[in-house]
Amino acid sequence: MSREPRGKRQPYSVDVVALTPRDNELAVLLERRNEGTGRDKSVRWVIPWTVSKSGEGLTDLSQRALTNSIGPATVWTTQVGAFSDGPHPGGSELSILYVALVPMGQATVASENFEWFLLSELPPLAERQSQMLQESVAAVRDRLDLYPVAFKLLPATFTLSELQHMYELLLGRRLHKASFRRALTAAALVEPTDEWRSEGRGRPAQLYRFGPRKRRRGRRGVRFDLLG
Amino acid sequence: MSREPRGKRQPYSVDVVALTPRDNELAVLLERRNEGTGRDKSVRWVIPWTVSKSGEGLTDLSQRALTNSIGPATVWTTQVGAFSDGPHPGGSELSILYVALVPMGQATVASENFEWFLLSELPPLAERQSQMLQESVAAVRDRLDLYPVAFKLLPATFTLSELQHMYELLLGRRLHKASFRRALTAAALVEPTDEWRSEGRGRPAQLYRFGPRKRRRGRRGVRFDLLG
DNA sequence: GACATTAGTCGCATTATGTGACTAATATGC
DNA sequence: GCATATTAGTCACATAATGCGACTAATGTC
Repeated sequence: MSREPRGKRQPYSVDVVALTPRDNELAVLLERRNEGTGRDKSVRWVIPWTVSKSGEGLTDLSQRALTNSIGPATVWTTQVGAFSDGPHPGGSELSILYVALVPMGQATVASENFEWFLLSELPPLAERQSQMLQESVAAVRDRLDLYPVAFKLLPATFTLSELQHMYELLLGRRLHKASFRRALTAAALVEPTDEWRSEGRGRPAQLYRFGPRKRRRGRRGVRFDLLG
Repeated sequence: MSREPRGKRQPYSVDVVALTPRDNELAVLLERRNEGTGRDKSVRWVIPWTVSKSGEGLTDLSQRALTNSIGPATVWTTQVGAFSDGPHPGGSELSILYVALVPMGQATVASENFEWFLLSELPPLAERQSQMLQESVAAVRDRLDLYPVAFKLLPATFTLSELQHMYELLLGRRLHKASFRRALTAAALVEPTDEWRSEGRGRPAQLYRFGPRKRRRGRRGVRFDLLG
């Protein structure tokens, strides 16, 4: 993470909100910033960011921010937007925000300066940081039925119950098992592996992988009912 | 529109793609840039933009770009994202892109430097410009059933046939009249006025206005079928 | 007044969805 | 072993949503 001297005003930074499932909730990766010295010492938490070095593209910058914070990993990343409200810890006028989806179980940290926080147990954040985190989660939820975000938060193979729980986590409501599976097979989104997982008690579950097969796109009418 | 000297490298600009319906298609507002002099004179078309003057917010900047190009008007505007690929006519590293939806019949120009082009009759555009235009249209289409974008492209009052044609334009496919209206009334999205419009031949149509009434949100299952 | 044209509605067949109850396969306690 | 708890996975049926052709209504044109 770049530690620019405070006086230098950067034109823009690339900030990355990394999200991962944890304890049936979402967790976000934050960076520790030590403020002041001696008796005035305090700790502040911020969203990891980078600042342009040369003519790097935005994607490169977001990748660098990721590597610096969670370590080397390949995770799905997408741009959320640009934010200018409030001050930025790096002094940048503009934050270009990316959200990264880290699969369950891969939520590492690159150094002890980074820590994962459940969304329900967040430390206080500055204005822009708070806004960006909120928009990131909203962006993920809004794209739920347009991009396979739930699959990006799961390991390569998973049980159908795990998949359903991920959707329930993201939607914030319970789903009916039979309906969920019927819709899933109708869409030909997953394919079974020949592996099974026995998770303590209960019947073992078959493992599936994400594998959308070609299917005729639904030529359906317009949905007005979720229009805001 | 700011005409910075070419040597000065701006950190970022705010670019605005203004869209309006026209001839059963979408049209975009472009700005004429005269290149070279004398025998080498040529014309290039670019997406209108502004550059930060002081501590203006992004929204202010997009409004200024709009006023400069289509003139004073209040239109629905939303951010699309940040783009860094390819050069920018104003020399900015970064373009923060907004898309503005101009209602049918309000597609004015602030000066003769601006002109509306049908998407099917576009002049050649530079790389970043072309990419931004494509993303703008995609953003509008993707948000079709999340935001009332079709209504933002219509006058305050409209006939149900006009509304249907707008949806057909944005979706790129035909819809069935009865199904469209049934879904519309089920969602309680429009309310009738007491006005009627007689458009030459055929039965006069009743005018409606956008007026979403409170309705219980559909607690429906997940849709996997439009997942990309 | 016949006809073309656009608005608006109805009814019904088909498809999609909500939901409870069922079977299957494992672990645990006795 | 056997009853019971627990999780996976499926079925069947009632209800709701959707596709779609055919209908009526109101206007202009010839």
